[in-house]
Amino acid sequence: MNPIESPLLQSLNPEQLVAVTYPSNQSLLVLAGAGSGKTRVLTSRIIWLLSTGQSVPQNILAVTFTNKAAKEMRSRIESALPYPIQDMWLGTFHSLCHRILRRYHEAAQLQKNFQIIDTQDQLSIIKRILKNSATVDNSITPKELANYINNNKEQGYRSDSPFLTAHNRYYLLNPYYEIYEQICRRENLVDFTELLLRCVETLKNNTLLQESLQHRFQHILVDEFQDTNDLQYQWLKLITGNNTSIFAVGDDDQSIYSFRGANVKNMQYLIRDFKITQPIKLEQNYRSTQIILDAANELIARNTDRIGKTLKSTQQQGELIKYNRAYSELEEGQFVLDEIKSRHRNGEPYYSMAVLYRNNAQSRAIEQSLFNANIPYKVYGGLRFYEREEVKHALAYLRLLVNPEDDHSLLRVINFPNRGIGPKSIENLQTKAQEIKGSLWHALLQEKSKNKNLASFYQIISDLHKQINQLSFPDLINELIHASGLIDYYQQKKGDFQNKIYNLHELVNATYSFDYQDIEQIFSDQSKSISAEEKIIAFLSNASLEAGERNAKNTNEHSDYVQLMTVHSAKGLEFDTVFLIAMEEGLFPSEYSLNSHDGLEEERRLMYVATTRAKKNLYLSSVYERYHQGRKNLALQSRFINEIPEHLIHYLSPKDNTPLVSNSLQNKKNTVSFKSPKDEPYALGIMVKHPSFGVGVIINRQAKAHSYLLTINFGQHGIKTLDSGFAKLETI
DNA sequence: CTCTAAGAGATTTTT
DNA sequence: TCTCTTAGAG
Repeated sequence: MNPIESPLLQSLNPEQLVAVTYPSNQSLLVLAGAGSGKTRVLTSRIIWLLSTGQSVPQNILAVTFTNKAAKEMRSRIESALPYPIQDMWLGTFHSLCHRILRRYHEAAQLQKNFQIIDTQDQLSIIKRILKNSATVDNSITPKELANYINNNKEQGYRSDSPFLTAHNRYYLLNPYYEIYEQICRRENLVDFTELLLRCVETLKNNTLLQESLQHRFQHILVDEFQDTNDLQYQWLKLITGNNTSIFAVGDDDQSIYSFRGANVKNMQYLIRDFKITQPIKLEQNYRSTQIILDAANELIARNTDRIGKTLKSTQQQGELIKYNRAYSELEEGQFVLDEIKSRHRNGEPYYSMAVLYRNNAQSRAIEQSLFNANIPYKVYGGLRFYEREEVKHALAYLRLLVNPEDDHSLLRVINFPNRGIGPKSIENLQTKAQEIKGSLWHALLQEKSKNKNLASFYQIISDLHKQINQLSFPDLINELIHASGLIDYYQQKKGDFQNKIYNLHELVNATYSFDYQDIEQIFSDQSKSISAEEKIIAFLSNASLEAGERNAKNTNEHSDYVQLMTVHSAKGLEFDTVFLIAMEEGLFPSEYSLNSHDGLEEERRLMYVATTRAKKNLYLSSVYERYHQGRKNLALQSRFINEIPEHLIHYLSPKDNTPLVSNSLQNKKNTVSFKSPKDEPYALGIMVKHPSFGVGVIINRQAKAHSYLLTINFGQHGIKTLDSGFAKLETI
């Protein structure tokens, strides 16, 4: 069949068609706007390469950021092709690096049974380091140290890198970075960023390995390219050979992860490094109405650092964006609730409506309203399956079976459940371990004869160890959760721990459904069969790399529910109706971003992402008074509201930005919420005018001898602290 | 060891 | 306000 006549290509628009059928030996960057069929283009490209015989699965590598995206791509491709594609490398950056490290662990200078630690584990190792260090420096928080380590790794810097000295806390922090590296090496542990860094270093040091990968991968496809960090880009360049072409899809306007290292500049570098003459723009949007897109286009056009594109809708003009400014969170909740109810009465299912917010904390008030009104809803966020306490305990036992050097796991479970091994015994063990220059487990082997509690812990682990090859994997885990005492512990502990017990049994179930095909991908030594130990290692790696479903709070057992989530987690999703709440200066844009150009632009991109989630109806909502971090805050409406042209908005409340009075107070005379300026100048909530900052609201006040120290929210000009004695303020 | 009380700190999140 | 951590008492 002529590929051009194939149904695959017929359904593409002209730009998509150009991208999908771009010469297979050239690299390309596709700037795919929101809702422009990005995933479609990516999968179609792969299908096109394969079905026209220009490539075979073996020679293709496709990389995504999330497991969900990888799975989605795999299933779309497989359903379009008559043959399986297990020879194709398709996965997240982390899982692909993991695969390389397992296969070439010797070149990577890792032991075969190395374990992957997640963010939680990393933080607790860091806490242990800080606690054990003689220096008492309270100025270092574990989080700061974790950031220092991760940021440096993302730049490719080890603790001995000369570039590190540029950091202004180098002398304080770096010794701990060094200790952290030693500990990970000794305990055979690899953190998330290490997967990438170690892989990059291994490729750099092993030309043969690098060349063989470069030779294998003739086509590299990258999803969400704007989210790549420096290390990931380095990795891509290392596996790209002279005969490799890159096909990258991304949207600089949707780059919202710079806080975790994503570097949009990689898009420019890609164009430069791979001699891309003309990126292809996908501006046809299949999702939203033109009104919504007009608003999004106008908003994002204010950003200076962008490649630039304008979305066009395939849909009708649609309805105006509705904007409501309420007095309090309570009234905001009521507003959203009323609209949801009325939409639902008119036949719109709950699941097509979403409430989005900048910060998780803002879900509370809305939840309250929905809960009281008995509307089913689901809040996204919270712990994932493999991140839960009880599951992590069980996994720590399992880790110890395959990697006895893992002090971190040993410390987690040696006295959980309680077996009378207190801080003193642990300290003794640590001293012993230092003496023999070995792991805690080795110290335990020597000390167990002197301490019956240590002996009983040893017995549990060694009994389980003996059964690795005797029992089936599920039976082994089942034995583990009982022999460790975990099940008994949660059964006997007062309170309701049924859920934890359930999760432990669920862990046993997970071993049944674990995909053993994946193991073969990792341990590719076809000559022998997979050992029980390898199975465990693969299972544990998978648990870290793919932590499972989020623990969505679901108050009702309905399947039809309103969805509540942050704007970040809504990226990639779409809803008929979107409520974007808490549109206030200081919240959205976040106060942390107000002082920097880049920060503000990222907030604006976030607003762009939020806006383009809506297919048909977009509601914006702000509030005059909101409790935030325990204090009452008075805020102006978000500048982003002002950046949307007025003609696109249907104002449900007065258009001006004046302080509102609560509906409940309006009818009661004498109960005005604020005193008038005459009674008390500079009272909270008063609007003032400043010669250069313009109009603002007083949000905090501190009395001084003859004046006040005022915190004023000037909206566009940010939040300022001024002395009423000096500043030329006019009350209005 | 476990429970309680006081104190500090408080975006966004995937792997 | 709420949540997490730590210190101290029982």
